[in-house]
Amino acid sequence: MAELTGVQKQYILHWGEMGTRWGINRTVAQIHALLYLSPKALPAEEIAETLSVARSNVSTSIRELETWGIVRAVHVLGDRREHYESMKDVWEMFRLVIEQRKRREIDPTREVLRRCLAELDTKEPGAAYTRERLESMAGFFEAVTELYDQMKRLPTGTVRKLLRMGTKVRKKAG
Amino acid sequence: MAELTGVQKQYILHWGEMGTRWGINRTVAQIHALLYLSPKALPAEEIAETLSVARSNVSTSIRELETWGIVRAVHVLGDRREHYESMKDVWEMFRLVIEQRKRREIDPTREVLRRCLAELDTKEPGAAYTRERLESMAGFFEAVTELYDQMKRLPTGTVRKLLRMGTKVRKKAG
DNA sequence: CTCGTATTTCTTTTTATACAGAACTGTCTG
DNA sequence: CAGACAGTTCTGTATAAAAAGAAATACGAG
Repeated sequence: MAELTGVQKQYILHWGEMGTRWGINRTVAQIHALLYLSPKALPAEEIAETLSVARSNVSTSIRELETWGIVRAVHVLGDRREHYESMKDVWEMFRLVIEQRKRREIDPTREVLRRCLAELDTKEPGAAYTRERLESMAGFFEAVTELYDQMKRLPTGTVRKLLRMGTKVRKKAG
Repeated sequence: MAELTGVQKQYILHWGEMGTRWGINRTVAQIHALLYLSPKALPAEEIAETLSVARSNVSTSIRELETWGIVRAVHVLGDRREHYESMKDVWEMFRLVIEQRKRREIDPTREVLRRCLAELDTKEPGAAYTRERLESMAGFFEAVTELYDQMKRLPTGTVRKLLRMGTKVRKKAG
């Protein structure tokens, strides 16, 4: 894995680019891409070399990936260093990321909306209109949360199956 | 609208913060929040004053919001200036944003994955494993696209209804 | 046609973030 | 327990994005 093939390079660079667009650090995303493609766990040193980034940078990025729960450290016999490997189940990976982004972004937004609605004074100018708008927005976020909860309840793999079923039905009907 | 109430300020600030986390410029998001709460269309000047940002900054941000299709200019009789208003249908708003982010981010990723798989040389080291990983990832993105297309086909409001139905069923069962 | 006002574009400044490198801490080995 | 090595944390610097302000352009009204 020390030397990247053209295809691997392409994938890693693109993934890094995509990361930045979604508020994820480029290096973090690149490291994830590298580990995802790697058949074996890699030590920090090798990651740094392969991607030409500072060792310290790898350390913090790995920690970030660990908090997402999509990368973990494993030990290799006869090697003192930690080796890192990515989760390989793509669906589970995205599920984890979505779950946490929901916790960090959707939930606090619901909270703010609720507080706004509670604090909204009938006497302040345009209160009725503001309430209307805030309630629409709150309704949307509640619905999204509802959808998320329902999906979460389904056993692993079911979403995947449902999706495939839908595809078939559509093809048949079309 | 020149003077913001406490609740309005809270909402606008929070929305700005959320924007940054999703790769959307803070000012752009704040302007959107302001227009969303405003019962009437606002001229750029007033937006700049209310949010304490430079007039030029408003101009570029508005343009960005216009390209997303969630803000548009309207004309007010007896006023030469453009007035800007936000779409108020939250569902439609997010639909538009998701549609475009899909075009800008998901579709190009699918393209890269496809190209990677096409270019992947059987002779290069670890080709089989790389193919496996790339195919899993590609499969996921194809499925997401499929899901998106199916949702798009449903008439407006149906998703909303489906979601509400799901909620009721769950409550009954629980 | 000219002046005043609105808007966009360009340039500069500011700010936030990412990153490298050094310093530090902990841990295993002989 | 000393030295080597792995890993983390801290600090300064570079870079890129955002925002302000100036300049340029467009647009109408008189």
